[in-house]
Amino acid sequence: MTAEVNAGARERLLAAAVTAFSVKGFHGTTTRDIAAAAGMSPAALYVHHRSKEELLHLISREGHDRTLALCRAAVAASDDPVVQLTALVGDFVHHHAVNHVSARVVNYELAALAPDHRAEIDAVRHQIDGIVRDVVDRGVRAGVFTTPDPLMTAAALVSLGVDVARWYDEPGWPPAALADHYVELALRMVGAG
Amino acid sequence: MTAEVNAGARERLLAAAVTAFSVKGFHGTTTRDIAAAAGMSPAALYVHHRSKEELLHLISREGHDRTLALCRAAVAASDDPVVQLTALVGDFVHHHAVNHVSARVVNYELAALAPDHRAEIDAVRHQIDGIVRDVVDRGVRAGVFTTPDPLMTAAALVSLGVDVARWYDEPGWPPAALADHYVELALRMVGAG
DNA sequence: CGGGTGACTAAGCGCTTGCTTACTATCGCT
DNA sequence: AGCGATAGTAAGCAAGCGCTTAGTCACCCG
Repeated sequence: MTAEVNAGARERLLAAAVTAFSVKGFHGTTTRDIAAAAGMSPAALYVHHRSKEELLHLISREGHDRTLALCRAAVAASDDPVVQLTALVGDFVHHHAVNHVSARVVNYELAALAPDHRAEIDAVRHQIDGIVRDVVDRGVRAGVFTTPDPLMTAAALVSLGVDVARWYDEPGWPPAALADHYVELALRMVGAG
Repeated sequence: MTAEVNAGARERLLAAAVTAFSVKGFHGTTTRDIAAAAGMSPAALYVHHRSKEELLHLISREGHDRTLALCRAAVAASDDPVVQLTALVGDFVHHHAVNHVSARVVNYELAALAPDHRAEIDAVRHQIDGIVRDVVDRGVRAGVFTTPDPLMTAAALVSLGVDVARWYDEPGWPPAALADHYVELALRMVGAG
């Protein structure tokens, strides 16, 4: 009986941490907040996790890995830069809208990571930036994109996608509609079509 | 002698708070951090300010007022939506790049404000959003802009400008070059020219 | 010169923090 | 039945927190 209902206390603590960090920030959240939200005593957190920072690291790591995988998949589906950019921006924006609660932690709590964890995460972010830059670069070289500064344009594209996590709040726009519109904006930014 | 050198302890505390909040966040910064950075004892903070939250409120208020004034000035300079958008995005981005340290506090520490202060700041932000929305709307109505969703496009324009504060770090691009490029991107996003 | 005023600090108060310790309850296994 | 392992908690510790108190010092004006 308890085996099913009480299963995944570790994951429940993680989920509670995501929500709490998203609303109040890492330093604004106490271990007691997290434990209470997971329906447990403060000490229970340390049965399943080493520290509060480890929770943030876990959340950040998984979030970044998911985003990197999403970017790789979007680019792998075709060789055409237009198709690649469409998939990349569409999936990226859709993901950041749907998962804006966790994406907020992933993108805006980096400063709270321990130095070595921060370096590890920065490496993943660098790879994500590289994928976007590469699509823009190849589009320009192929003559299907036109932009005076591909690097700056790529930075703006990533920035536009990431920032969705900050301001997006469900009731307004459906994630799919937002993603579609952002694809259109991205194609214009790179001077396609 | 001391009249000149020691003048503006209040402002020195404010400046120290801006830097500290920007690097470590509001909750990650202690009143002792701020006082020490201003070269004073912890208690000195309370000679010049009521609380740590009041410091944040002051910083946030001044930052938002400056941004709102900047937006109004950019729009007031002309009646042509193309000229207005050029000035608006150019000045907005330039400001967020040059003042990225304070802009980080202004845009990313809103959750730490007291409820009434938060409401007051949100009202200013709403006005800023309104100015951008209005320029896009009038451009579309005048037939010089083309976009399937003016509201969503305006949201993206503000988002793009605000997010500069998050990622911008001097050594890379001169603020003026960044601003110029973002103007070009903005004009493409609204389908001008 | 004497007294009021404003800037500043040493010390510390009460509370909260992240985390630990010592313990109990429940389980699967032999 | 008895044992070890796992999951959980009540209580609390040391450190750090925002902020206050009580006082010192330099200064200005009569």
